[in-house]
Order: sequence, then C-alpha cells, then structure tokens
Amino acid sequence: MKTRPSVTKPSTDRAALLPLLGEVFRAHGYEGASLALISEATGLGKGSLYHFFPGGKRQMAAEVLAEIDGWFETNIFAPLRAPDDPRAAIAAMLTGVDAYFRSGARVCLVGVLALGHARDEFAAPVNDYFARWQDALAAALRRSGLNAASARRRAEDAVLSIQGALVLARARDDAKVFGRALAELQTRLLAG
Amino acid sequence: MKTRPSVTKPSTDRAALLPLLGEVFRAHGYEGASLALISEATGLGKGSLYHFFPGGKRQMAAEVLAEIDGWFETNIFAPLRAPDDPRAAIAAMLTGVDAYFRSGARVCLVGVLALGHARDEFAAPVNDYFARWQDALAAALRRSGLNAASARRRAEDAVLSIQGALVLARARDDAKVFGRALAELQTRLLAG
DNA sequence: GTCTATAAAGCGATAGAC
DNA sequence: GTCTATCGCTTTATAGAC
Repeated sequence: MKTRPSVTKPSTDRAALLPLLGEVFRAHGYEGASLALISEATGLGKGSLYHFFPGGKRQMAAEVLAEIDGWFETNIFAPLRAPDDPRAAIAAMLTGVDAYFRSGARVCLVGVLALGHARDEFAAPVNDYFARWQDALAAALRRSGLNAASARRRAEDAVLSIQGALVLARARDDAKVFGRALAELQTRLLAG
Repeated sequence: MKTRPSVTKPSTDRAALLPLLGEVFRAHGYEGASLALISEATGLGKGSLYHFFPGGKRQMAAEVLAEIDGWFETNIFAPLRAPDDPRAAIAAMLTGVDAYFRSGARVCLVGVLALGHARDEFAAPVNDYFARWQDALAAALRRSGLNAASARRRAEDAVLSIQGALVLARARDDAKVFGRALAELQTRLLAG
C-alpha cells in the first residue's frame, strides 16, 4: 500500500481504524472518549484523524455505529430472516452474540450510546438497530411455529435480556453472568 | 446535625438536593452532568454546591448513589428478605420497581454509572447494589419453594431483565417495553 | 450560605508546515 | 497524509467579597 502520486489511492486503512475507535468508545463512552485517548489508541495525531473524519468525533461514532450495524445485519439479522431452519438460525444467533461480546467481557456500544449523554445524537440508528434485531428474531420465531404476537414478545424479551446481561456483567464485573443469560435464553427461545 | 450558634438551621435542604442531582445524572450521565447543568437544575451557584459537597461532582454522585441504594434497601430489598409471604413480596417488588422507574420513562442511574466512563470510580457501590438485590430476591424465591441454585439463577435473570428493559425502553424510546418486561417477569418469577 | 471572579486544565477543532 | 502549534471554549475547582 503506497501513495502513488495518483491513481487508486485506496485509503483502506480508514476501515481498519473503525474497530480501534469502537473499542475506545466502548471503554470510555462517547463523551469519555477524548481525542487524546483516540489519538493514543490509533497512533494517529489529531490532524490525521480529522483528515479521515472531517466531522470529528460525531462522525467517528456514527461510522463505528454503522459498521457495527452492518456486522449484525450480515452475521445475525440476515440469517434469522433466511428461510432456513429457524431454530438453527436462533442457535447461531446466540453463539454469534456470545462471540461478538466476548462472552460478556465486551459491552454493547449501541446500548452505551442509548444510555449516554449523546443519545439524542444517535437516536435514529440506535432505535433502528434494536428494531431490526427484534423484527428479524420475531420472523424466525414465527417460522418456528409461534403466532405473531408471541413471536414479537419473545423476541423483545431476548433482545432486552442480552442488553441487561451485558449491563449486569459489567456492573458485577463478572462476565459469566452473560453466559448464563444466553443459556437461559436458549431454552426460553426454543421452548414450545 | 448541628451548627448552633443561632439555633435550628437544619440545613436539611441538602437532603432535598439529592433527588434533583439524581435527575441531572440520570438525564445526562455522569460526565454529561456538568456543574453548569447542576447549577441550573438546583438554582444554586457553584459556590453553594461546593459548600454542600466539598468533594465536587464525585461526592454528589456518590451521595446520590447512596440515597438510591437506601431507598431500594428499605422499599425493595428488606421486604423481600422479610419472613412474610414471599410471593406477595415479589409482587410488591415489581410494582415498586414500576413506580420507581416511572413505568420505563426513568432510567437506572446505577446502570448508567456501570456502563459509563466513571464506572471504576463507583465500582464497589454499583456491584453491591446489584448483589444485594439478587440476594434478597433469591431469598424470597427460596422461601417460595425453589432450591438455592434455581433461586439464584432466577433472581439474576430478573435483575438483568429489569436493567435490559430500561436500556431497550430508552433505546427504542418506548416506555411500554418496560411494562411488558415486568409482566413477563411476574409470570416467570411466580411460576412453579 | 450564597454569590462572582478567576485559576488551571482539558476539550474539540483548525491552520499550516512538511 | 501526518505532524505540531494553537485557537476558543468549557470544564472542575478555588478564592474571596458580601
């Protein structure tokens, strides 16, 4: 990867930046993630950061959010909507979620933003993320035999339980809370 | 509580300050709750605030946290531990929680602090709050007939569901999520 | 006990050299 | 594309008048 007076210029390193930014936002929250911390985490000076993200911190958080949303869309939501075995898709969701959140050691940035000071700033994408999660899961549950109302209630309960488990795991500093919640969820989701 | 050069002077207004501070912290998070906002919400200048809380924002948040903890201890935890009808105590917990969190319109400050930047600052009281909640609820469940392990799992699930419901209600800007979660919880907790 | 004024530090963001 | 230097503002916290 080179600069090459002209032509191409992939600047793909920009994409590699987002996961780093995500961890800073997760660890310190939106307001706690100062440009100094971000600069330290990425090894880039403020000048470079503003070169990549002219919109500053807001743009950084927005793009991180979009990347997370995209990951869940392809890895979690889409499989739930696919017309395959719905029970297998639900099981895959649970293992995927467990991996993504590092078995409870990693917090949900979307939830952090929802509770934080900047919630109004990101209200729309935050709402959309959870709405699509619930809808996708409800679709799978419906295909597995539940009626529409039960599927919606059970999907909401699942999404909420995952968020709560992450909060409690962090609060109690005990990641195992998350694993227990996922196990409980599995039996609850796959029950008749 | 005394000053006494001049009789009385209870300075009890200090206690009346805490709920106001609590709402500011809830609404803006710990770092988002600037002294300017706190000054505006309380109608007190910075000088007065530092007169009441020489430790500044940290002390304010710590005392608010202690007050919340005390409220839950007397209104929620203690009844769960009392040797009365455990099922009635659990039902009372749910209605008390619903009232405290304004049916989902109010967020849990303890959870906010757990996820926020200042989590290390308040790690001990935050952990203690959730631990005592779970223990008290598990005791009631045990008295209602469950074995120790089931009681602990079900209590953890309940505490986590309440937190998750508050997160999701805020994220989706739909307080009714909370009411549905409490209803679901009632059947789950009181089930055989 | 309450205020205003101010100190000292950190913040996000910008400018411009290289 | 990356850096340093710096601006303008806000932050927490303190000092001191009243």
